[in-house]
Amino acid sequence: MTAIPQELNQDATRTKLIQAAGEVFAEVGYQAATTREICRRAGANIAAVNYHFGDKLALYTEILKAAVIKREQPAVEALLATKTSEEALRALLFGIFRQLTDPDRPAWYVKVMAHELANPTPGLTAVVEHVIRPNVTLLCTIVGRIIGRPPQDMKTRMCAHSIIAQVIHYIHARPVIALLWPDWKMTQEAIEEIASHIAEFSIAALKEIGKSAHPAHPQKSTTRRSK
Amino acid sequence: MTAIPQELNQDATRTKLIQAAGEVFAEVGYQAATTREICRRAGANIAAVNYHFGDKLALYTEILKAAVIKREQPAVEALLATKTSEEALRALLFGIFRQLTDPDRPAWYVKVMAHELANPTPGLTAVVEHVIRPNVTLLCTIVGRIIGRPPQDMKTRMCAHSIIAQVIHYIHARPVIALLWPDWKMTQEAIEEIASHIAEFSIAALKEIGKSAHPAHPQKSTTRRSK
Amino acid sequence: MTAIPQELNQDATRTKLIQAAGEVFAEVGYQAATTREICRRAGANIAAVNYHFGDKLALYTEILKAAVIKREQPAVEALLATKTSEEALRALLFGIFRQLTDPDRPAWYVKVMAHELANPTPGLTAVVEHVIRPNVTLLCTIVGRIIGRPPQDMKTRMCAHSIIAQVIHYIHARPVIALLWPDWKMTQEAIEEIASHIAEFSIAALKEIGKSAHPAHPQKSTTRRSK
Amino acid sequence: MTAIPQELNQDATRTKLIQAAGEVFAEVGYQAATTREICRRAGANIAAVNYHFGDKLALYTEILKAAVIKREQPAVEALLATKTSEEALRALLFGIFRQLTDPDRPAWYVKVMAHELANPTPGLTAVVEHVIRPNVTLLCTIVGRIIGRPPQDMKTRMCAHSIIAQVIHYIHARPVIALLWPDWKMTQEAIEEIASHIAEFSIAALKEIGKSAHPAHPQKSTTRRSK
DNA sequence: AATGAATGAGCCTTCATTCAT
DNA sequence: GATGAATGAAGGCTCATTCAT
Repeated sequence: MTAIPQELNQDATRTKLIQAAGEVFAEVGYQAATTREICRRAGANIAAVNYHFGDKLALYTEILKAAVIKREQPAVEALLATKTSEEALRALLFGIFRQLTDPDRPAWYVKVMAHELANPTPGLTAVVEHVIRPNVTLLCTIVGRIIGRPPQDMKTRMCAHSIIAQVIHYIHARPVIALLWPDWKMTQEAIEEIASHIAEFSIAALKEIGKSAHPAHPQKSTTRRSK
Repeated sequence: MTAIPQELNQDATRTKLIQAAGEVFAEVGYQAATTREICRRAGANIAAVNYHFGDKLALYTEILKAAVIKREQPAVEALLATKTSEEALRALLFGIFRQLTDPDRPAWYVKVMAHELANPTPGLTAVVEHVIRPNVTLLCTIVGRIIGRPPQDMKTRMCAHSIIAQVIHYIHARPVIALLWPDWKMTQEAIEEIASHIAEFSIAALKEIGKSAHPAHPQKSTTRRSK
Repeated sequence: MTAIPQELNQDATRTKLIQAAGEVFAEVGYQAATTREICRRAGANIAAVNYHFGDKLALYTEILKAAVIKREQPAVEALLATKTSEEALRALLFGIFRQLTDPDRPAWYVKVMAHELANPTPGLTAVVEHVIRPNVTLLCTIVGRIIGRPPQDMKTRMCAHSIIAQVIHYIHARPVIALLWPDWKMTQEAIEEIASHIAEFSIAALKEIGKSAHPAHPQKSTTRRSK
Repeated sequence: MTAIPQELNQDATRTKLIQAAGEVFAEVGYQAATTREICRRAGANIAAVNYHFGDKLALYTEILKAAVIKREQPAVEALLATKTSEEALRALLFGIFRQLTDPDRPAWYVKVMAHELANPTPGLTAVVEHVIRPNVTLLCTIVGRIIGRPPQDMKTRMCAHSIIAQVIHYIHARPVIALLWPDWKMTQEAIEEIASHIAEFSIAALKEIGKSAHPAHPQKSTTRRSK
């Protein structure tokens, strides 16, 4: 009855499809997801995915791209310039975990990317270049300052991966934790506590590695200031 | 007509099926794996999976059980008793990474379980109870001694997870690393270096946490004894 | 808002659709042609075919009708009256082949009908009545005069078909010739040579049949007059 | 109940599929044919085509190959050596038309290949190399002897195509003839008459071309003997 | 006991067509 | 009058599974 403009209507269907696809891909990954289920959840026809996106892979790529675009953190860049490296790292980690629990934003962004890591598709290349590389580069810079090594150093890289690993693990391991310790509920507070722990654990390790790696080497790392 | 020892043949087929299924499930996960490919690699008939195991899920569960049985490390238990906690942790980590790169033994045990974490099936419960819980308990014991807290302590749990995370990450992240830094080849030496790094990183963190967490609290941690 | 002359626009769209449909149907036949491709080439909306023609089959029938209308050769009728039958036949054949290679006019008229012969649709009846029967009647008249038999004679019919066969074959057989003798390029000259050959071949056969069929029978064939 | 050997049973299903596929492909061509219809006619499951042949194209290629193998004519080769070229040509043409009406053999062999000419698929290459090229080469040899030119001569090629064209036309044009002259029934006798006509028509043309092309050129063609 | 031919549900995709605007 | 978003039937194909042997 109401005169809905077609343009908006199309966007609405597209948006609903992306929403539904994000959920389904986040739940079961690319392989196990079916366009039927996605269309069903979006309230659209079975041919809607192909009409709007061409094929399943194109929709998935769109989802990955959406996950990429949403993950901007200019604040961290700013932090990097003004505060100590330790605080920058802590802010970075809290930013990522806050995204995971933000009630305003759907939760599938990171889950989809975590699935992509476990079962790579051709879309992995795009994710690596647009999301992972910038974040890893940023992380390597921060880590490098703390341990007093260049960002490209192999040790720096491995430390960065140790930090990333902890973040991704808490995305993947929820079902396991639920089985291991049913009493450990993933409330807002628990997740804050986990983020805090990862920051503490990682900074402690980095500081120690910074000391033992180059004991005689004078460092300009911000970790000095903490002494 | 020829008197083939059927019993042995059956066991042989079963064994080959498990071997092949382990490889395939490790490579692509449960969903993407096909019984055709498994039978092909085992040199068995297409109906072999259903004949020997009932259905695909039953075979997968069997695979998970096999992964459970194979991952015995009595040496670590021994180490736990005789050496320092740090050395026990180091030995545990090296043991896992050695399995992943041992050319004699198939490396699929850990990979299958890593996939199971990312895409849980009904078999996850069994894996958690028979593999993960014992290992996590062991790890929590070791970690608890280092940081001077009880194994059930929340902080202990989170530290254990931080360590597990790093191991699993290096199983999953290979495709990403290959894209990020094509020059970083996963040779035998590189993997040893990674294992060494994870041990160093984790122990450094644990020691620091042990200090900062309860500075005034006298600890019976084995790390103290090692001084 | 702008006052586009709708009537002209509609006609223009219709014309472009027929043009595009002619090309597509000529290339791949009725079954393999898609309305999408036709609309794309016509620069029209995807619903244009259904809007202007009702459905795909109606458009195709329209195409066949258009092919009918376009294939008028009053000149041949004139030739038939004034020149010898041999020259009339030669002119008829050259007329057909000239259409196929005329760069100004689309060549799809004959191709579409050739496809229709290989894969008949309900539209075949119309084509037969409006295009084929007049031409075959004309051809039978010419052939009848050359071989000295009535146009309805079975032998006359078969001779006419032998001539039609050669024309249609060179429309269909291009892919085969390209595979058989890749060096035989279908240039303008080559096609002229083929037309010339078919005329020569057919006239030679007709004259011989005319002689041998009724050696004692005095003929009023125009071929006689040409001596 | 009866103990049918599985091997024979498989062959039976395969044979039925080929039978059904031959019919369907002959009726509507490759594009318009559906595996569903083929399986339905063969009394087999919808997945039977993929199980036995891999995919639709592979089944079609098999059909083409079968059409190839069945078309051996060693008798013609013998004729070529012993009789005159004219008789060899006549025998060749009668052989082809006899195949079309042989009640023992299914009629689709030639129809499928005729469809392939009108709407080529990737399988055309195989048909050209295994069926068409041998026959065309043979035909060119015979024609070349009659007109006194080498088999590779362009004129020889065109004459050969004029003959092939007439044969193929009578396969394609049946629906048209049925509409044009409903009284011209394609009985066994009518087809014999057509074959006879094509032979007469072609030989007449060839002899005339042989004369006019090289009047001063002494020829060793077997057509000489007919003088 | 073990095979492999056969099954049917279900996947992604394409297509002509419809309908609200 | 004309658009283009949306439809649903149908296509080829894959898969785990079944069943007669």
